[in-house]
Amino acid sequence: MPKETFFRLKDEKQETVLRAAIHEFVKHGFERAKVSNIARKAGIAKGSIYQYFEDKKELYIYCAEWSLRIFMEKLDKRANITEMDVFEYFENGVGKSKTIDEEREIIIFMQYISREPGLIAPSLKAMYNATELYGKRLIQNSKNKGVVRVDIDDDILLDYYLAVTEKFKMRWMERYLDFTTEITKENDKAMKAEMALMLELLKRGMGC
Amino acid sequence: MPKETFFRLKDEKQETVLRAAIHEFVKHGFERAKVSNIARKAGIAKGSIYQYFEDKKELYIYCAEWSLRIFMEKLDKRANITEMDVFEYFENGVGKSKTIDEEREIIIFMQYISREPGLIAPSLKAMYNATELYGKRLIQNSKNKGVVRVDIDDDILLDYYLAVTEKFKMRWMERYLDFTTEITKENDKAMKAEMALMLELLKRGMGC
Amino acid sequence: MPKETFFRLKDEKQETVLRAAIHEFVKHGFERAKVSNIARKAGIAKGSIYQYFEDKKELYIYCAEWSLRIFMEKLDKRANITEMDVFEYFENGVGKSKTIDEEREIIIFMQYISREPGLIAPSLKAMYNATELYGKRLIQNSKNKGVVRVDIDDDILLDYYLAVTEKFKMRWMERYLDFTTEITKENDKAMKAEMALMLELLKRGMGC
Amino acid sequence: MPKETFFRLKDEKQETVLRAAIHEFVKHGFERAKVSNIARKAGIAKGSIYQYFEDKKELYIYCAEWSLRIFMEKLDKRANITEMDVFEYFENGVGKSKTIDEEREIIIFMQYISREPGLIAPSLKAMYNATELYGKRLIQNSKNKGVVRVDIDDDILLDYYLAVTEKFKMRWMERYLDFTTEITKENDKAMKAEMALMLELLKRGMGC
DNA sequence: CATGAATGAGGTTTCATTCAT
DNA sequence: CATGAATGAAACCTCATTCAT
Repeated sequence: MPKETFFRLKDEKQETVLRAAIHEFVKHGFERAKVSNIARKAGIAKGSIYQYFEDKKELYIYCAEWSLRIFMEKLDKRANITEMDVFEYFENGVGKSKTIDEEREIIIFMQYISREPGLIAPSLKAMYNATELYGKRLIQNSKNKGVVRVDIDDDILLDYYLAVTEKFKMRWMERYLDFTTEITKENDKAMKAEMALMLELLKRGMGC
Repeated sequence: MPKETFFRLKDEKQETVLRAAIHEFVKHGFERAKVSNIARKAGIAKGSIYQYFEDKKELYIYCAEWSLRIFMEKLDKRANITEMDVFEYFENGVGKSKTIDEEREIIIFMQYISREPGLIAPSLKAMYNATELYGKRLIQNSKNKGVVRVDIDDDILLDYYLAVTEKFKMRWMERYLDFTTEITKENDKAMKAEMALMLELLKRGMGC
Repeated sequence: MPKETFFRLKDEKQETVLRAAIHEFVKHGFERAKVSNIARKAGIAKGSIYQYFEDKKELYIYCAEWSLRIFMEKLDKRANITEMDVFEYFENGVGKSKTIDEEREIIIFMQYISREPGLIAPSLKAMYNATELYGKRLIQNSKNKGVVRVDIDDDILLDYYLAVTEKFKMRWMERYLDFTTEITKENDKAMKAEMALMLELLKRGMGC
Repeated sequence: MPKETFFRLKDEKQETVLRAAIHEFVKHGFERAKVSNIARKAGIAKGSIYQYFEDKKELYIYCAEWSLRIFMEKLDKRANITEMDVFEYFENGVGKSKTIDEEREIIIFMQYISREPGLIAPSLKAMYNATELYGKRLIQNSKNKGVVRVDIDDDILLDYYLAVTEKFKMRWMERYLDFTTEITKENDKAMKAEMALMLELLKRGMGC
């Protein structure tokens, strides 16, 4: 948890710092990410980071927590997640190019978290508790609505679902990050097309 | 590419060094991996590593190349990959607990490569040429045998396939690595069961 | 060029660091000079050196630049170099035991630069532009004043002049450095005598 | 002194080794010179160097000794040094482009020796004893022949003489080494012209 | 005696973290 | 609370020298 000092900052400044950190972490991974780069990008002094966070690790973990919260909030504004099934969720949340466009780095960052050995445990504790919970909720919703097979264990279904959707996200996110591509109409169209196919495969696989 | 010196070593010693390196890389990731640990585990002097490889990075990249080769060789001994379809491949190669048991670390290592920003490109250049080729071959075989839908683009199908199977591999690999679990009968049974389900989802999704 | 950080230091501290470096470089040459020795002598942490300079090489090159500037400044205080002829310059600048006493190491260091293969070019680029210019100026002044033969090319004359004066400087500088001799009256007298003779040889050679 | 083993080698091989060493020393200085480079260039194994010489330092010092001997021998073949005066020596020995062409590196190397702090003492002991001796001999000869002023101390004259001739040598040697220039007719002509002027300055300075 | 792989001490460089201003 | 210079532990890498074959 950040220090009190951090929470006393204006919300915008907090966000600036976190986004600067996430940018650096995505770009170089945890180890190679430099605190000084983060500070420079955030427009603050290196020392200030340590006024806000105990150390780099704590900063990282808080970024994870914050990312998830932001992402969920964005999602919630669009639709009520508590009632969505997995396919709706996919279409609304991940597949919306608007979300992707606004939050490329956050989404990428969230995928990358599990890639940091030694940080997985604490950060995922913060995140995956939430993810797993809402994931299972989605599966439950889907079964209740009768859009998903009920003869297969929830965990398996969730795994299968996450596998396909994460892969899909990664492919597109990385494409955008690498090329610093704007999301053009053609790109958007191509993505939508691919998404439709993935969704079809998903549905055939796990749907009724 | 390693230096000449490395290739002049006895094959066993080469393997010892590479496996020591892979072990360290899997355990700590590229940055935190210490050359001195690798050397100690391989039973050689730190300096020797630098007789064999230009630097840590080159060692890493060669590990990637070597891992893929080893893995493919093991696979080839079991069945003729040139004629397999994707489902057979999954069952024979990835799903065989024997392979997993023997080569846990190699498999994990290969999955982890994409987690190292800056190393992905060069490592995958070494690996992907091969992977993509054999991946597309598998898809082609599958379509020819009539076990896979022909109405969807090869790339999409491959992506879908890799998403599911990699996720599956990861879950189980990590489980084994973390607990340093031996593959007990129960574990094996549980894995087989899960694999069967995944395979079913896969088949329903992309199969005819 | 040093990093910004260096120039933000107080002038005295800058000088302390540079003199510590020059001391070490003169004592051991570039390769054997240890950054840690420099830091210790300057009373700062080893890491600080790297806050100021990119690496040891950049430090060396900046020492070269700085040395020349310091030396020229000292000289300028005594007399107006822009109007001196070569013989006046020799007597005022090089031959003054006061200058030598104060700036032994700087002078030695400047002579030594040409002994570092690979560093010569970049260091001298910084220095020689200045030196050549002021050297040619001296020759020009001398010709104008009619104290030097006009029938010989400037370059040749400058070379001849530098040869004799540098050799002279070297002999005495090294003597002082080696013995860590104070400049006693006897020494001073001996030096003056030798200087007078060298000057005579110089004058007969190139003078009118 | 080299080990016995070295002297048992065929003369040509001895020379190959020494020239390889000198080449490397001239190119990089003592510290940066790599034993392995020397061995490779000499076409022998790195270990062999250590069969011949105690260590790199001993090799360096022997190179110094050998260089001087070679150089003197070449000189002797042209004229009898024991009777030359300084001007004759300059013209015959240093100024002959043939010598320079054949023995660029040796000549450069000899100049560089005094640039290696820590090696100066032992190597110069071997060399400068000789040089100083023959230098003084030349001065004596010159005084006896009446071509040089007798009212100035031998040491001063020698210093003056060495200053001018060394500077001259250095300029031309480095030019040839840097550009790997062949000694073309134009170059040779330019050098001769410059030499004539230097000689004139020298003569006017110290001559009667 | 030749070879070249093995060694490891020693040095440079990095960068998270601290701390004085 | 902000700043950014200072710190030094820790890691990479080099290469002279040794040594087994």
